[in-house]
Amino acid sequence: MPRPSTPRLSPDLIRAAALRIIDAEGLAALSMRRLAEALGVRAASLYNHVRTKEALLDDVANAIVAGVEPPDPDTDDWRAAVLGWARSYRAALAAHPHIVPFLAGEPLEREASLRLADAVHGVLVGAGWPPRQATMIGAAVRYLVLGAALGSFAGGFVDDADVYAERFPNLGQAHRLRAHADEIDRDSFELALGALVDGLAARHPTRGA
Amino acid sequence: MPRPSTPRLSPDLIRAAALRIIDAEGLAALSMRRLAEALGVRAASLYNHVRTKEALLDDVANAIVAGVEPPDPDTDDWRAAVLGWARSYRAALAAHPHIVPFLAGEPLEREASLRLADAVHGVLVGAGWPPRQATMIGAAVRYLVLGAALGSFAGGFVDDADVYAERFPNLGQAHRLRAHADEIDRDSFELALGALVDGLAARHPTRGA
DNA sequence: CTCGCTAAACTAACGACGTTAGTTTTGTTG
DNA sequence: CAACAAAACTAACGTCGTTAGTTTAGCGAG
Repeated sequence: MPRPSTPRLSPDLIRAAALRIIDAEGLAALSMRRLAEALGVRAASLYNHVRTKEALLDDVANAIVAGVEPPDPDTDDWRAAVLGWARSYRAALAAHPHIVPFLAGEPLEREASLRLADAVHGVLVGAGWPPRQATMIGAAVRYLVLGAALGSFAGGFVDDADVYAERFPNLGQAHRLRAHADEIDRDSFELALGALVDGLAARHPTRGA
Repeated sequence: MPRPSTPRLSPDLIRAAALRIIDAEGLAALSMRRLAEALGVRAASLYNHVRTKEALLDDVANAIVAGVEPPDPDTDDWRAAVLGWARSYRAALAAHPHIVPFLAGEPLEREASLRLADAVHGVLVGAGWPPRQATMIGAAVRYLVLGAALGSFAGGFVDDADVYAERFPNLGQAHRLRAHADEIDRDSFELALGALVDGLAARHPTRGA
């Protein structure tokens, strides 16, 4: 019966339900009909609150990126700023890995992403990096975070030793990765981030700041 | 007319046409009907040569990764091996950026990817890295390559200064990035890779090898 | 109070998608 | 030359995102 006494939908409700489906069943499982069903409604009704499926996904992605903590713009410790930003960024994406392919596939015009890029750029320049280097460092860290969130390395191995044993001698223990997937992914990211920042520090113009 | 004198399709022809569409118009533009049209054929005919669209994309992805040069398994210069592998890997993906989201979204069971992971792991262990560190280094480099191939940082900026000027003071020159996007992406990757490997070298157990 | 307007649900439908079934014609093989 | 496999076809199914048009509840103006 149309127009219920109390509304059954709202942009927030829809966003939350969409994210729930994506987290639980993956991006491919999210269809407008499936989403409507989860909300006790018919698919067409969603379009009273959402312009398009693409726009909905954009909103979801934005909400996730909005949770990333920007660096303190007045700090002069660029290493701590980059480390903190990268960790917060990765944590936000790792909490919802299924949406990362969508998030990364779109142009960089997301409000939240831009605000972060701007803040980091500012801190780096303030700490003595030439603008061009600052841009490249921002890009480099973004690469690492996206790659880490996207291609969970450890989780990608099948849980069956025989698949690897014969053909790939060096990966003999690969099936064990599965059990500690989260831990290995986090450690790999930390290793990469730490090494990257160390390597960058050695390239700083005033060499030690 | 059914069953023409000389076949109009083959797995190779289909793969090539699919990759052509993906490169020119993006992943979303590839549909079985669109692909068939490009080959002068009806969609159903494709299924005489290809099991499913997913399998086709898998083949395309495999062909791309197969072009990556594995490191020499007998080298003891792990730095050169990692640098060479990473550059070759990135070059292969950067040549077909539109397929990277698909490639990265799937589990790591691609034959070609596994062969590479195995080879790199072997070189690292041979150079004195503990197996667990070797695994993490492989993961770290993969992160960087995937991230760099996926999120072309510079190309993501819109080519209009006004979009950024007011709200994001530090990104005032961002629109200029567009013009040199490829160059900036390559330089950012090189910076990240060099810094990462330097940082790793400082963590090597025997400290200098 | 009620008249109209808007908001928010609905049903029906369109065209595109991946895929399957069944048909027809060609090339090949016994 | 008969039988069979291969490779194209036409038709259709169910699902998808989305739009049009309909119905009803809530609300503000007279």
